[in-house]
Amino acid sequence: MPTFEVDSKSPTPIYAQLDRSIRAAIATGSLQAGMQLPTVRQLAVDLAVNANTVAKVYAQLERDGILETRRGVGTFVREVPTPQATRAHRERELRDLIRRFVGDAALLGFTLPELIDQLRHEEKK
Amino acid sequence: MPTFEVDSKSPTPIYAQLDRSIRAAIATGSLQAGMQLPTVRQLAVDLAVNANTVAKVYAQLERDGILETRRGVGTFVREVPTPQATRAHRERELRDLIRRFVGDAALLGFTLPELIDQLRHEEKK
DNA sequence: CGTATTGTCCTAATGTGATAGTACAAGCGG
DNA sequence: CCGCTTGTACTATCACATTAGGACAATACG
Repeated sequence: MPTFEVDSKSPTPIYAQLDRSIRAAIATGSLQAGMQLPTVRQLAVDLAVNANTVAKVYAQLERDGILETRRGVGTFVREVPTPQATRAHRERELRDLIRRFVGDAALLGFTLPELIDQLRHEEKK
Repeated sequence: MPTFEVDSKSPTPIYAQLDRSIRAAIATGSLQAGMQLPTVRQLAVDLAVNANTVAKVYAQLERDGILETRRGVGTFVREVPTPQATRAHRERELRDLIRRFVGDAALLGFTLPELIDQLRHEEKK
C-alpha cells in the first residue's frame, strides 16, 4: 500500500493532488487491481485532511470507473481500469501529453534525460 | 516576448499558473533582465482573464523582487533574479509537473514504464 | 440480533480565487 | 497644462475548496 502525500500549502487543491496521486499509484503498479485502499477516515487522518475531501475523491474516481467501493467493506482498485478509448486515440493523446510535458519541463530548464531520470525514480516508489 | 498560457479549466488557480509561467520564462531566458512584460490590461485580454488577477501576480512577483513596476510605464524584469529561489522553485514545479503527467497518462491507461519508453524514443529524434 | 466498520450525505462556516466595475495615482509626451 | 497610458486600490459578488460535526445506510462479524 503506497503512502500518499498532499501538500496543503500548494495552490493546487488537495482533492486534485490526491486524485492524481491515486491515478499515478495505479499507473505505476503500486496499487494493483483488487487491492484495497485506505479507508476514507484512515486516509483522512494520515493526510491530516478532512474525511469529506477524501470521500469526494474516492467518489469521483468511482464515477470514472477506476475504483469500486463496497459499503462496510472498503474501496478497491477496479479490475480493468483501462478507459474505453481506442488505441489510435490513446496514442494521439499520449503524443499530445508528452509534447506538453516536455515543453513545460523545458520552460523550467529541464532536459529530456533529466526527465527520464526523474520518472525512473518515480517508478521505484 | 514569450506568449504565456493559462488554462482556466485546470484545478490549479490561474494566478499560480501565470506566476509559474513568468518565473519559468525568466529562468530559461525567454524573459531577460530589463525586458518589459505586457501591460496588466493587455495580458488580461490576451489570456481572457480578469485584470485584477494579472495585477496581483505582478504585485506578488514584485514583492518577491523578481519584477519592477513603474506606474504609467510598465512592468519590467529585475536585473538580478536570485538563482537560489529559482532552483527550489524549479524542483517543486517539476514534481508537480510529473505528478500531473503521470496522472493524465494513467487516465489514458498508460503505465510508467510505457511513458519512459516513449520518452526514450523522443530522445532519439 | 447487536455492534462495529465502512462509505454516503447533509448543513453550516470559513477562506480563497476570480470576476466586474469603478476610481485613483503616477509617469509620459505633445 | 492636458490627455493618455500605466499600475493600484476598492467594493461587491459568485463559485469552489475545505473544515467540523453529525446522521444515515449497508455490510461484516461475533
